Amino acid sequence: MKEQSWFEAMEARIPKGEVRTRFAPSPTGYMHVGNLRTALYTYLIARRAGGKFILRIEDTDQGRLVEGAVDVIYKTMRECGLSHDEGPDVGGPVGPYVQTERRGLYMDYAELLIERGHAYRCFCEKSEEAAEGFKHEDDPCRSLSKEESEARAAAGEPFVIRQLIPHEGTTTFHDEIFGDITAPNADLDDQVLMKRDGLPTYNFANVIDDHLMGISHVVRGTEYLSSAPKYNLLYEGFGWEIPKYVHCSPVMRDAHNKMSKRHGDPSYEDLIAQGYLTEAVVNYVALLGWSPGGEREIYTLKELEQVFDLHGLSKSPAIFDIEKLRWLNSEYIRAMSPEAFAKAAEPYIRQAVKNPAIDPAAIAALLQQRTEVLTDIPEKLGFFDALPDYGPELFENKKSKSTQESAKKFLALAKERLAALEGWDDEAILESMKSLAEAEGVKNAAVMWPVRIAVSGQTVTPGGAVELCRILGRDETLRRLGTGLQKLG
RNA sequence: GGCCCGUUGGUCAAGUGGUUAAGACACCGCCCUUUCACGGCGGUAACAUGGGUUCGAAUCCCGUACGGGUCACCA
Repeated sequence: MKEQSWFEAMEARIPKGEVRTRFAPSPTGYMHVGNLRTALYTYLIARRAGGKFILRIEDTDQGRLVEGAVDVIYKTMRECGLSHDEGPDVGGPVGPYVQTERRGLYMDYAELLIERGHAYRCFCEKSEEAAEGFKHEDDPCRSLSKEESEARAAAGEPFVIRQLIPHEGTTTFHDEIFGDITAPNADLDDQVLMKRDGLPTYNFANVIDDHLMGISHVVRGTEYLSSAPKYNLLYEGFGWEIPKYVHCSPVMRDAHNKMSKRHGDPSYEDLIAQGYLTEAVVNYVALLGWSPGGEREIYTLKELEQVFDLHGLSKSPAIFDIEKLRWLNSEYIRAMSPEAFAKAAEPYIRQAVKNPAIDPAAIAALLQQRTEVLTDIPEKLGFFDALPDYGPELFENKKSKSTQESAKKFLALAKERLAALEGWDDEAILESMKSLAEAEGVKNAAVMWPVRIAVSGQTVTPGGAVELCRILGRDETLRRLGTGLQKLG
């Protein structure tokens, strides 16, 4: 066992007196929405308090390691703006920040705990434990003498190290969201701290690392809530100060199931691939299970850093609602500058519109107010390259007072006027159509409707007749009006 | 099953003993309008349930129901 001075040296490097939070993902290959939210809250707690946000990689489960998974974590956090102050890549005062690189530490602390009478070596076989009625509270290993325990270990007999939990009394655990939770010690089991392979269990590694890294607020999922009282006993056993705990309820796919990749629910990167904006996802996720209290719902990360408060966290699970995300995404799209939107939309526009004569920026201008998600764009634009086949009944519209007869008449007149038009911009085209309607004594819509149908071949279009004509250009417009006239006989 | 936690409209949620129980998404209607959308206005819709405590309960207490979590040498 290590000298006391070694433990003292470890204590000495722990930063004190500041808020320190940590996001501690297992590298599984993608970022769940729930994970992202936990990371966000963890980050916000630190930033709000002017503290430090730390990234720690929990990779002790070698069986589940996925190549490149750590890169996904870095990439996601960078994209979302969740910058960390300490971590495997940037270092820090309490490293290393990857659990497998810390593996030597845990046994030292486990032995310290044995020394202090809060843990014991357990030599039971798994088969014994599986036997009916076996409880570790009756485990004879609990009462092994120090000498015998050490002798058997020295002789090479395999063992695990278990937490020694008293049979009497109760333990009260405090959570920042749920308040006090009291459990009778008799209900707590002697959980394994160190596995037979010499590696720590999650529960033990967390306590050690969180303490050694000076974490002030531990943010994690509610699945750990019921094992939390055991943490108190561990901290007390070591004589360490207990950090504040913040247990967050899960993000659900429906009333009964968590969001999960297995059920086909989208991860962060899936959402981005589906055309959602990072800022919108972050904003939405922040509001899923947390409320700022007022009526405002649009918050940038920077703004969240100012207003985030534990008080607004919800105790109950929240169902992920893609419809609301769509709405929020559309809000972000509309708030973009026209240039920024054109840039973001161009690849999607080009998926549908290959005609080099058509300016994507012109289409983008039409699209910005009617796009909720970027990936919706291509399907709206097919008609630019190829006029869809359509029937003459499309020209009929009650509200615009358009019939096949009137359409035939106005289409022919419009074609004449547009062919003779000087210049080709919105103003000129609009004036031409308006004066035609006026001359014929009908409302504008009676002219606009057939023109727009002829030019697009569909009833719903991004933009009105004037914009569509302008973008298509005079030649193509006249050609399409001609096609419309043919369809009307 | 034991233990722990939760429950306000379809969804996210405000609310901390006295409110006509906010707001947002979705939905419906009207207006605007060269389609759709945007925008504006309006509408439908909720305190799981039964007992207490109290002058008064969505708010406090107890029970019940329902839901979730946990009971691994996984995290």
